[in-house]
Amino acid sequence: MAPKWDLVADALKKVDGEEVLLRGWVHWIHKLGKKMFIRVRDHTGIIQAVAEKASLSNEEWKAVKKLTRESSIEIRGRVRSDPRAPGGKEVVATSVKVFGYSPPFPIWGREDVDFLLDHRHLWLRSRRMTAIMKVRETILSAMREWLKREGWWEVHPPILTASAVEGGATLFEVKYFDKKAYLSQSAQLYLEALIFSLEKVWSLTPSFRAEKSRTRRHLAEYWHLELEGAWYSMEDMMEVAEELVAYAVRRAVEERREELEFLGRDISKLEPAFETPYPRITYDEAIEILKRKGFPISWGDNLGADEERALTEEFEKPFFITHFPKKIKAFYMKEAPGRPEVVLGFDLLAPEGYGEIIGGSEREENIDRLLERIREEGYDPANYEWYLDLRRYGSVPHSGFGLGLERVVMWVTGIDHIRDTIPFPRFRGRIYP
RNA sequence: GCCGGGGUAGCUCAGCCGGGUAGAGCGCCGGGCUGUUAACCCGGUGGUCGGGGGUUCGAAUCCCCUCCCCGGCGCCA
Repeated sequence: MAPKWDLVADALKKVDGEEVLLRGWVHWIHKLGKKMFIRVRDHTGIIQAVAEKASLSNEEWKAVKKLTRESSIEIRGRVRSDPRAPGGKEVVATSVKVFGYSPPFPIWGREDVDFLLDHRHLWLRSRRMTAIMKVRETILSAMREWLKREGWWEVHPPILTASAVEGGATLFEVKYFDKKAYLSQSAQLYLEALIFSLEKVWSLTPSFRAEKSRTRRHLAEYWHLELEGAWYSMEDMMEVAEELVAYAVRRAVEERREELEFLGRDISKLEPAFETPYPRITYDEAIEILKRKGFPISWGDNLGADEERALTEEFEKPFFITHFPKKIKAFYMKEAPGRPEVVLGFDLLAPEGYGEIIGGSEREENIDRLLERIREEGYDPANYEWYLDLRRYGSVPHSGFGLGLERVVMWVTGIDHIRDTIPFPRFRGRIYP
């Protein structure tokens, strides 16, 4: 169904004299005696309308004079080119209808972070948040399209779960009838069950981490895009990861150039990511690079934020780090053949300091070694009985990864905090609005 | 959880060190203006100084406790 009124983007394309009917919100207003400039916003853009006392009925002029920012209105008028108008075109109003007046809008652009988070429901109307949400949608659509085209089945694992995939300290506990349950931290184990029928599966689910983390890269609730593929080796899965990311970034730049430019993104820094393959280094090599750069790090240490940032400076496109020490990675990762101290795990790091956007691995498919790892981590094998069954009934080599959608959006938009990649961020205990 | 910064008008902040009647800009309200781009001009409006306790003749200011926010670290996607 086509709308029965004109969109701002279409109005801006019309020639002088054409009539338009606009619906939207007052983005900004200038009152000037017997003339008013009203910038009208809809989801496609902003256009300036001019309302003059002489061209409107008395009632309409009275109604227009009371307009405030964020009032909702309908304006009928004619398009006119004028170099003084933002964008070069404006609409001369012939009639104006007010749907809803707005009390003084509490936001006009210089508020601090806390105030904007408390007024998130209103701040979402800003051009900045609108631009980011559009980029986010484009990235996700592109990924979904790519996955469909490449033959991956989208599946829907549960959010309410009985036990942890990774450490239990960061679980959100909820009441589940007369039992306790937890909000999912990862769909991985469920995806592993689904590969035995669908082979190539993926899901998009919210994942929850109850960490009181104080970084600009963590959310308590984030959108987790996870893949799992039967017969896939780590190397196979890394190719999937880089193709998926490259396609999404390219599409975002092609389709959201205007929004990215509004956000001040240097698009030339994204262009190298269009081309695969992405560089691959091992954890061993990463440690060597860091030692050369003067970091006091030794083999076996986790890569901290400073170290990770330093590594991203070495590359102009995303890059993989592989073969991590077993003791710093999850129990389900498969040992590297001939090197039991490292696992077939990989991270994909975005350049310019953005860091990890994907974590994945080849999974341990041997039930005895898997049981051993579960015990080593101090978990109770009884909680993993159903998961262990997957290794009993026709076990298959397989790999998978998880991608943090907000991490990707943060990198592509070039913004400095993950909270603005999602409309209503949940982090550090914030739950309102 | 740890380290650092902060909380004063609707918003952004100054005032705090060296205690003495609560300030500015913007917003908002009224008036003026036919080309504004964060308009401008004139007039008006505006406060439990985050909360509690203490010191003092007197506390936004000094001391103690506490809550909240921001940045960084750890961990991760």
